Amino acid sequence: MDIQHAILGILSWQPLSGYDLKKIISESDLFYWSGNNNQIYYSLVELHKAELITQEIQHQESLPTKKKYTITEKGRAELRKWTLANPDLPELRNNFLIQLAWADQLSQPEMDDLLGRYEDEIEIQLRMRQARQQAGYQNNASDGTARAKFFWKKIFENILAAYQHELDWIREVRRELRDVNFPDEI
Amino acid sequence: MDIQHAILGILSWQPLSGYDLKKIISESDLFYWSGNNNQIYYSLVELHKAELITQEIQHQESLPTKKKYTITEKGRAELRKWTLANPDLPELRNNFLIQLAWADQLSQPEMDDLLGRYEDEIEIQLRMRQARQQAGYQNNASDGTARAKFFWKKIFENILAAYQHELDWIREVRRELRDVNFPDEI
DNA sequence: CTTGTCATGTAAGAGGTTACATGATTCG
DNA sequence: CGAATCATGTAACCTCTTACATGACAAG
Repeated sequence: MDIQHAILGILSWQPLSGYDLKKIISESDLFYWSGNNNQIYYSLVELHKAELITQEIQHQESLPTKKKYTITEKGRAELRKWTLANPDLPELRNNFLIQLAWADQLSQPEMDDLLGRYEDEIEIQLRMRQARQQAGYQNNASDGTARAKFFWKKIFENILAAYQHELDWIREVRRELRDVNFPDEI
Repeated sequence: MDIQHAILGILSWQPLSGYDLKKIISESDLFYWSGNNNQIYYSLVELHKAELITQEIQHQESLPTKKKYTITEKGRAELRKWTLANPDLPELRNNFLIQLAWADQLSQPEMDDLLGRYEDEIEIQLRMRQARQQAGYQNNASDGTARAKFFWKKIFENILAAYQHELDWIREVRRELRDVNFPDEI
């Protein structure tokens, strides 16, 4: 899996410019990349070279010229092939867990402050994503089949659940820490 | 958060060589890096330059010479400072979700095969980690305080739960897909 | 006699990030 | 009058990965 396939997939919904793709990717919860120019504009050049997309230059009055990219038949075939490929494992990289591994050096108030900051940050992320989904913001499959809608729903349930589980976990950690008295507490 | 702090943290438990660190990191579920030489040996040079660790060359009979690294007081201060730093968000990057976003093109058998492969892979990962934890393999805090043990337990609960939730999710997706008949199924 | 362990190190490259550069238009 | 939007592109850099290189010894 790489961003080129994601771009190819987005272009399979509709022809778009690099700028459009940048916005979609940077505002998306699913497409987790930052949406930086370097990567997107370079990917488009590469996809074009490989004849998976075509480029159409559109001159606009009072706005900059833009390049609209359209997926080709070869591109659709590549996308289908990739969709069938062996799934990657999710990347579970939680630096906070590593930080916690040495948190025992901290005093009780420092610790509680640290855990509290993490809880707050996770909650903000969860609320943000919940709001975005309620606004129907990312529902690119609204015009798809019933099955496509089902998958779309499951994808976003997965993302929200991950944040919800993390929030539940940190709250449980804090609750236990309050309730249990450790004899060697600093 | 970066691997240098993780290395510093591991060295706060006991003095180790680069080779030892490589093994610990590559076999760990918590320290998610690959454990490649380039990163570890380079980090040790940098930590040494910054006087956060000291180096002791140990000649061994019938084995290669090794370099044992010990954390300094300055290193411990840096570790403590970092432990208090603002927590990073977990990196939730699941390429499989992106793959699913275009899975509607697939036929029912292709789809079921794809979802099945993902379920199998997640289950393998979960079982592997469960086994490692049952073997007490990663319990570096076995000699720590009661509070340190509590954190260690919570850290590994978090990691296992992430895989368990992913497994539950994919099973639920497959169950619903079997039970619901989509009118536009291919 | 080949594979694995101990032990250090380097090279090359993929993938990703922030920041810079340009320039017209529109909105507050 | 300054900031945001539209739109493309480049430069510099960081992190991390795989693979290569060396060499002795132990075990199957």
